[in-house]
Amino acid sequence: MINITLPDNSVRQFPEGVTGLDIAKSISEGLARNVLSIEVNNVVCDATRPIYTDAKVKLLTWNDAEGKATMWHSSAHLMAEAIEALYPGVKFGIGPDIENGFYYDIDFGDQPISSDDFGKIEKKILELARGKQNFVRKDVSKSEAINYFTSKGDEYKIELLEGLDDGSITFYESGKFTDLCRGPHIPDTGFIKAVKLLNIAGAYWRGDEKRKQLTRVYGVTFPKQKELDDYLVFLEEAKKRDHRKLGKELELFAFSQKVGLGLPLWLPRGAALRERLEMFLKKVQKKAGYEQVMCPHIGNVELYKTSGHYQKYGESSFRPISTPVEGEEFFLKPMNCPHHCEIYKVKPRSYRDLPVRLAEFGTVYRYEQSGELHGLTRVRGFTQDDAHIFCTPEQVKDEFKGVMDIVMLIFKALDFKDFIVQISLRDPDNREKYIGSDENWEKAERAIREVAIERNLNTVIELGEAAFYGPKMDFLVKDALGRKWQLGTIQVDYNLPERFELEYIGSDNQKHRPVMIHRAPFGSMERFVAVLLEHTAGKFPLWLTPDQAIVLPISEKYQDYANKVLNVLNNAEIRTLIDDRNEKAGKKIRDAELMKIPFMLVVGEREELDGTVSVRKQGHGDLGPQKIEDFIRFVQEEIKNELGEIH
RNA sequence: GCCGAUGUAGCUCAGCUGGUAGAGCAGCUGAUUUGUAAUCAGCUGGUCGGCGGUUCGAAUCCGUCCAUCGGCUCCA
Repeated sequence: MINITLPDNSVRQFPEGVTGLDIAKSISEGLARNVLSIEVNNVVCDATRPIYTDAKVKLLTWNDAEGKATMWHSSAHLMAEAIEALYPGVKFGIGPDIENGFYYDIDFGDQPISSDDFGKIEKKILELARGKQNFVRKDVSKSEAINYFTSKGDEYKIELLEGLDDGSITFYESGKFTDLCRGPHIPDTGFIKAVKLLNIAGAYWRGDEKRKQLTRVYGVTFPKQKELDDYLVFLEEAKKRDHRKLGKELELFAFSQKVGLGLPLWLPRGAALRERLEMFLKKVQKKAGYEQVMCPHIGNVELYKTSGHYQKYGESSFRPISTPVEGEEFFLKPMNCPHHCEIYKVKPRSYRDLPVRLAEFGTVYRYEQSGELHGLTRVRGFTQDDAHIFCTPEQVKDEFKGVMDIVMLIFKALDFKDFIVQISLRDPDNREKYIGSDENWEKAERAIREVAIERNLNTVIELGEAAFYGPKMDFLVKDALGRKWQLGTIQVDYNLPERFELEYIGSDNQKHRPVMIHRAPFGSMERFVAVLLEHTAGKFPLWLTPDQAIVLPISEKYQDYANKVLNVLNNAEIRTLIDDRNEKAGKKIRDAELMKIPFMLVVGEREELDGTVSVRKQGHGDLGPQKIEDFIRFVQEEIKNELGEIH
């Protein structure tokens, strides 16, 4: 008998060779029907694999991320089997589970495939799933494995095998399909009740753009049809919130082929919104001791040679700008840091001056690959809410705190409630690849960790993810649909102060090198507005939204009163429009609802007599009549609540 | 940059196997004077992404370039 410890720390005895499924059955039949895989001593494996020693066991179901992963990985195999049945002779690359489903990279040879074929593949998958084929694990020798795939002509699998050690190779067999696979898998294909193939795309073999491009088929499966239906609704909702669509509908920004790809044009409403975001941050930063600076959009090539960016990115950037002077070259500014370093150097700095905090909404230009461009999230010209803090190594911690306070204020004002702080530190096994003294790194890494703990934030630490020039902290927000977006970033830099020979005179009257901190709480204005659009579905917080209210006169007779209301509100700094078209109230309301204007103020005979407006809240319906002054106070109060102390 | 799909009016989209373009919304004009998500009528609007080819004839077939979308690679 062996002792099995369950997650609630209860210990049960089972005979040697017990499987996860047996354990589940001993608890309840229902559980056994839902077990997808098990965790044995923190390693996920098949629920059908026998256990021979005492172990800590967790049964994994659809409610566990690892359980889902097992199911999706098995689904990739099942899809491969279906595709092999429909397209004999195809060759397989890899087929892993991913965050939302799975994919398989397949070489279809000269057989054409498109998303039109999804229907018949899905049908085949479900047909195979209903066969409840078991996933059978087999240990094979390397030569056996190579023989198998050689006879099948699967050169990709053979290449994968070459990288594996003999003795560690396993096959999984389900139905007519056998695959090189570490596992684990679900007990049988019967768990897969609903399937949706999502899209199809090219993908380089082993991620190498010099190698052959395979066809990647993406899909997702579920244990219940209802879950698939819910997922499809989610996809629909995400589509509705696409910032590119909303940006067009709400007239915030546009693109023009003539202007150039990846170069957004901010329309009046979008520009005003962006300006409000900037004003908000400027106010916050002023309080936090930042000083605004301004820099030109181009810089001499020497500046970027000093910073090192020319050597690293010069070739893949916008071509340099030449002048009538022989050999003189300028670059479009790809980042603001080198300019700010030069501002720091304008005069000698004393330790008493530090920290120096230089802020700029700096527009930069980067030549992103054409296929990379995407709405406002990936563009070739964008504006960073940039600032550089020059401080002593001892001040790093306090400066981090200060920046985090700013980020938190922003998240609050924009209603991002769910976020993760990701801290990127050195690779502990590879310390020599980092620039800067061990002592300073130590200090900064400790400071960052401590700040996160003191603020009690949901933190993940990524070892080895730091840039060669310093550790960093990124903020990942979850939007209203649970999707993760990277926004703000704080980055320590030991490199640029060195390259630009930045100095300050310490209390010991000696020269010292300051630490530089890059930080951008929004990331970029473009990206931030995009995320905000997708998060709010275009219903911005009241303080930020382009138009806060619209006056809707019932008919021309009430035009004068409507204009009076308009003036009073605009004088009270409530951004208000008027819809004086010759239309019925219903039409005006519908249009205002679609433009997502937070408050509609219907005025007619009654309102004119009483000096009121009938307030209708976007998405909520009629709130009834209010005195104009009451409405103003109400709006001002709402805004105060949203902005907190910044107002 | 690479693979695949797509490109018709300001927007959303029809247009079968080639026979010189159509709807709804928006816009304009007029009627209507309207009470919480679309009043009615008329009108305007397109070198069918660009260029080249096949054909008596091309939105439709072929080539090429451009752009968009989905991925891959990339992201200082």
